Amino acid sequence: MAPDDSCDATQSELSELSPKSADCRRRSDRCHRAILTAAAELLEEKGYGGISVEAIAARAGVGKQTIYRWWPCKASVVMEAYAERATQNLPLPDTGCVKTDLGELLGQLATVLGSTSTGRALAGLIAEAQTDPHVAQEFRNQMIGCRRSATQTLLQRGIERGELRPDLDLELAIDSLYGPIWYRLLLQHAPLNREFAIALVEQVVVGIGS
Amino acid sequence: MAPDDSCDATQSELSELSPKSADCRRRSDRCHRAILTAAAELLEEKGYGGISVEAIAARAGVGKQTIYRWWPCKASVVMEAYAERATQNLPLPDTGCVKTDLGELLGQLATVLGSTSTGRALAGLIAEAQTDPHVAQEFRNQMIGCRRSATQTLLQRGIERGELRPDLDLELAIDSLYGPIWYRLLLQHAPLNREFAIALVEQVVVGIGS
Amino acid sequence: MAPDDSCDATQSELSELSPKSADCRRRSDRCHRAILTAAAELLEEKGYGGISVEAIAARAGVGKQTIYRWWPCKASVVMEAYAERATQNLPLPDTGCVKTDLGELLGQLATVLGSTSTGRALAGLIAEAQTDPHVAQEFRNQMIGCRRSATQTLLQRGIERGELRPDLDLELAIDSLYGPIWYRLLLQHAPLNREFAIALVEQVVVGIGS
Amino acid sequence: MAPDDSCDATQSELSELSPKSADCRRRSDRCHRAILTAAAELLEEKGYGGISVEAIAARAGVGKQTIYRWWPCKASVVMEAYAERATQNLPLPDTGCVKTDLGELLGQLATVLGSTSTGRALAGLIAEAQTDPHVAQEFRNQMIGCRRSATQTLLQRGIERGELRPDLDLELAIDSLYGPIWYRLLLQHAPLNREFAIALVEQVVVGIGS
DNA sequence: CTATAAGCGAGACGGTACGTCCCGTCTTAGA
DNA sequence: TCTAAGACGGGACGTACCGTCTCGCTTATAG
Repeated sequence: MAPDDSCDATQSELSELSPKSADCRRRSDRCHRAILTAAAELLEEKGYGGISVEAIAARAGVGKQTIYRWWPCKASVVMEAYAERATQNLPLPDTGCVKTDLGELLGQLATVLGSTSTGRALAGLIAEAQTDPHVAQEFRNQMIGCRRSATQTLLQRGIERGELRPDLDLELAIDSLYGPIWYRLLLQHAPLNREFAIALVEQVVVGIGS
Repeated sequence: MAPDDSCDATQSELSELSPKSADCRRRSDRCHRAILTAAAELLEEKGYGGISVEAIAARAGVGKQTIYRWWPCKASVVMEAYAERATQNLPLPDTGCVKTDLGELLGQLATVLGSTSTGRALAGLIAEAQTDPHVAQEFRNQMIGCRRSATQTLLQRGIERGELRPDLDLELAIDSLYGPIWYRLLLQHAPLNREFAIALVEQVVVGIGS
Repeated sequence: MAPDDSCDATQSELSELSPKSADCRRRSDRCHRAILTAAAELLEEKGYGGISVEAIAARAGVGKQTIYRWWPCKASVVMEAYAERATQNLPLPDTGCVKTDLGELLGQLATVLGSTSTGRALAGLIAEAQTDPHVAQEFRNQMIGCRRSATQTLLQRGIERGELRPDLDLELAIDSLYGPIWYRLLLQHAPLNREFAIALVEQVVVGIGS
Repeated sequence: MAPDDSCDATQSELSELSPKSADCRRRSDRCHRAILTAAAELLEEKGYGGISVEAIAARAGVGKQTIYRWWPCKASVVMEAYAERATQNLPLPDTGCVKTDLGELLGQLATVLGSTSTGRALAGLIAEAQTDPHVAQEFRNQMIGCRRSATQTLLQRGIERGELRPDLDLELAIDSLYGPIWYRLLLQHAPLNREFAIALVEQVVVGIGS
């Protein structure tokens, strides 16, 4: 979650087309990296609740102000630290079978979330989001949106192929697929892994009715 | 909440052995009530993040230590304050139609969670549970367990009546029903209400496949 | 320092003339002793500042109320625990030489106060007396008064024998003898022992002038 | 008080080695002053026992941490607040008569200590010193040391002039002069004023012997 | 020879203050 | 000019004891 102009910044950085030396802001890449690395390390070590902005700054060898200059709060830093790894290797399979495709997409997510550190970090972010609507918004943008639209694509392909009902309520279907995964992450009442995701997909597609 | 349980347990255990061994000066019902009431009021007014143990104590006219004597943390107090209202009027309908029954059960939950104050309070508790495993455990016990077993009952009736597949994975089915509801509560990307719950039940039963 | 009627109680107990069975109060000697012993032990172990009424009660196996029933505060208990040992073996020598007599009296005090535990306990009581005038009063009565009057006796004998000036300001003389001893106890800037007391007496008698 | 000393010490030590190593964002003079003023005011109003670190912070309009950052405890703050006024106008008279000189020095002290507020404040510090050796050390340094060395100077002059015995035990003589004054401050068994101090000096010089 | 009122242990209670942690802002010296 | 370092006002934390209170048990007179 970048400060305010996150989207723009990301876009321009990604595009790399216009070096735009005219931009007089000179965010130090070194310290940007150091902060994100420190945040990720501390999360690994202490878990989301156990870290503070102060600790991140100390670990990164950076002044606290340098963090507050670019991010509004702890959650934002953590979010940025995890955004890439949570979404970068997002598969968009196209095997011709909607169950397989969805299984791959959800299975990858369940695997990532089930692996302790990333999962706990994202759970911590959702926790923070309950208090801070700004965090909630960013979380939906960064962590949720891309997967939901990917899923929507898969579902639409399924409809087109006749595998899925044409009158499908897409939003509802997507909630049915992701809800149980986050539910297990947050409640921890049962394991969260690829097998669960695949079984879930199967059930959602065929229904529980006889 | 643990306090009560433990007290009762101790009492009954002792009474089996030596009815005379008295806990003299046992917990004051007056202040127990006052604390829970204060907690509930403050929650209503400020939301979960806006209250502190100090504020609860002040509102209840109670020493802080009296809270810490009986509850390990803020979350526990709030949980006890909400446990009753969250679960007491838990319906266990038996209309002969599994969809109707589930719709009733989940519809009531969605309505409660969708109504701002209780929903936000429980979301706050889940947030706390991400940090404190003790809170997580209690939350599962108090808030989750009873609904899941009620649901299990309904599903088994449905299987017996032939409405549902006999080889159903009950745990998975229950996660499919509750996951999306909590997901919407926590992510707030879409409204959470009775209509959503009923549509969800319908979809889970018939599946999304064609 | 007994509760309120300390003097009366002490007197009647000491006089032992009227068993007065009419007094329906039945203070348990066992717990009275246990409390004083516990207080003395804890003082030895932790020092005056490190103990609490709660700790004394726990060590003595006694309810807190039982302490507050008979003493108004921690200081009173400690004072009673030390009153005897601080004053019981108070010598009243009469060698015919006022320097020797005073040296004996003050030397014994300096020795007692210089021995860590008792000295620190009494220093703790003086500290408490700075806050609580009731403690101050009792301390003067129990710890200070008897020594001052003993000293007065010795000084008067000295005057009668012509060893001391007949126009002596007794109060001032007594302050000159005891002041430096308590001063060293409380400030701890120099050792407090019998040698110091004896040198002090010598100097006070002959003066520092040439 | 330690804070200052330590800072200065650190500074000078560092400066000897590397003049450039800066403590950036050093201690705020404004709040340093505000805290000492607040402490002094509260002392005046409530007495030593009646004030708390919390109250000092509130009065000074300062966070509690800002106090704990620079002083280890309440006693240290109070000590610094009084150190100046207790020692700044320390007279070092030189009239040619040791009795007059000592009378002036001790008379001024007795007057200050006898005037309620300062005396009670210092008595409170001595009380605290009985519990906390660090406070004791500082008290000796700040409050006791300078007077003792001033007195030593006067006594040595007296010896040189032949007014006092050449074999005088200086330490003992100083204890004889100050002991009775602090004794009266702490025990409060008799008034503490200039007259007492002067009579004391007279007696210490000529002795009580005939 | 009760019975009854006290003393008693235990410890809950309303409070006060403690000393710590971290927040997010502000200030400063030095690169 | 920007950054590291970290001081600042503030708020909540969880703990320690204070002195008071209530409870049921025990016990030694008083009736």
